[in-house]
Amino acid sequence: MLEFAILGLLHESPMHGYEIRKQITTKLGTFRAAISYGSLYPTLRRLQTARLISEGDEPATAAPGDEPPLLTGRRGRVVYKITAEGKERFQELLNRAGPETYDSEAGFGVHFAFFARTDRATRLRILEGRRRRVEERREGLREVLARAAERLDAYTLELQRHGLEACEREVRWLEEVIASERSGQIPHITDQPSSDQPRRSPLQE
Amino acid sequence: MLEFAILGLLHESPMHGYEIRKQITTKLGTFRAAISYGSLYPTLRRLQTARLISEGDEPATAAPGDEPPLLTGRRGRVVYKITAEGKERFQELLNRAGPETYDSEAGFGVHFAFFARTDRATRLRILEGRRRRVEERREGLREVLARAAERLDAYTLELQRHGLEACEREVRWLEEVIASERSGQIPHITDQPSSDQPRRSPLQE
DNA sequence: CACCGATGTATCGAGCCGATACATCAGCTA
DNA sequence: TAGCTGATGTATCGGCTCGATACATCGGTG
Repeated sequence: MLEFAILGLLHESPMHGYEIRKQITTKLGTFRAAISYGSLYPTLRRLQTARLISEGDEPATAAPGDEPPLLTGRRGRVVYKITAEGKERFQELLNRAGPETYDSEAGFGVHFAFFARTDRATRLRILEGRRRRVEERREGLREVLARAAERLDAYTLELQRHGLEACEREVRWLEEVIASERSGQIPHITDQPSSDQPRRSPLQE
Repeated sequence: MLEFAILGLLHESPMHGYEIRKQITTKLGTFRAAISYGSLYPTLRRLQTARLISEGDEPATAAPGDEPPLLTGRRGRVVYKITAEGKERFQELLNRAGPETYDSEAGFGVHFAFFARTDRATRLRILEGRRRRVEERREGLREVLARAAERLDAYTLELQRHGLEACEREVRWLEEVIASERSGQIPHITDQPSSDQPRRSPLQE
């Protein structure tokens, strides 16, 4: 999962650990809070051992004439880049869309974020799998609310309702995206700044 | 976190592990997918060691005249109940609302689910802390969308927009709940079944 | 009467988080 | 100019959690 995200990012350009973390946080921040270093560095070493990424040398900044810093224990910035095997592995993970892809928010989010590298069939498979999954959860919540409403206190009830609305919203969003996939257009980019008012997607009419 | 949820559930009535898992999944399912047994049983033992819960005896079902099952390795259902220390600890955790409460979906969700056991001051503190937190995330997303929109591909962009809308929605929801806390009413219970249409909360007018 | 799905307890390996430590470097202020 | 602060950067450790798996009971249903 994290391996997948790292490979995807390094696919675009070489990076240090710190930069990787930032990119993950902003690119996937929606579905995945923030990656910790306790996850990041072990994963990088794992990937390196598996020959999927490799250390590139310290780039650019040091001009040819400059003396190396000489400082004791100089711990240089390590730039990682993806290898050929890494690219293969990434494509393989990208096109394989099992249930673990739909089940977790993170799994789906990270796949979606790299959709630009997939073919449409895979995209649709993942989107529809995800929709089915969220619909199931939605039905479960509706049942709870319909059957056990009087046994729950007001706060628990409000929590369920909020969750239900979130499911309904995600299903609508997925359907928008699926429709735009089918019609061949990539999702639309709005030019109006986002506001507290609901966004009127031009995909809907 | 999981400890907190278990204490809260056992506060209501004694239960087996299996039942605890089900309750957590349905009560907090919105913010927290499903607890695994690999988390549950170790946590139960931890709580038991700390004297916060204790094993109640196997209840009722076995009538006095019945011979015990005799089966080899009969592994009985274990009913757990909360102790006095456990109740104290729970109240302590409930009223303490640190940043870790607002930061994670799970942390906030589990607290909200047990709001019925808190005083209004604590509820408001948590709700406002959460709102501030989500607003921060929202602003971060708005900035990304405003500044770096052209550097992102269509899918990443769509993901960010979806995340932004989710933040906006949660802030609105939090404000509804906060308003209803301030006005002294508990959150309203709708009688109309939930549908795909947005719910018109009576709290808004 | 055999099978199946729900109920129920339990463990193991591996991944991930939160806290922490350490080091460099730019810019700001006293 | 000297020191402070905050961003950049690498790294580890303990502990919580997940996913998979194993095993056992029990109420149906074909």
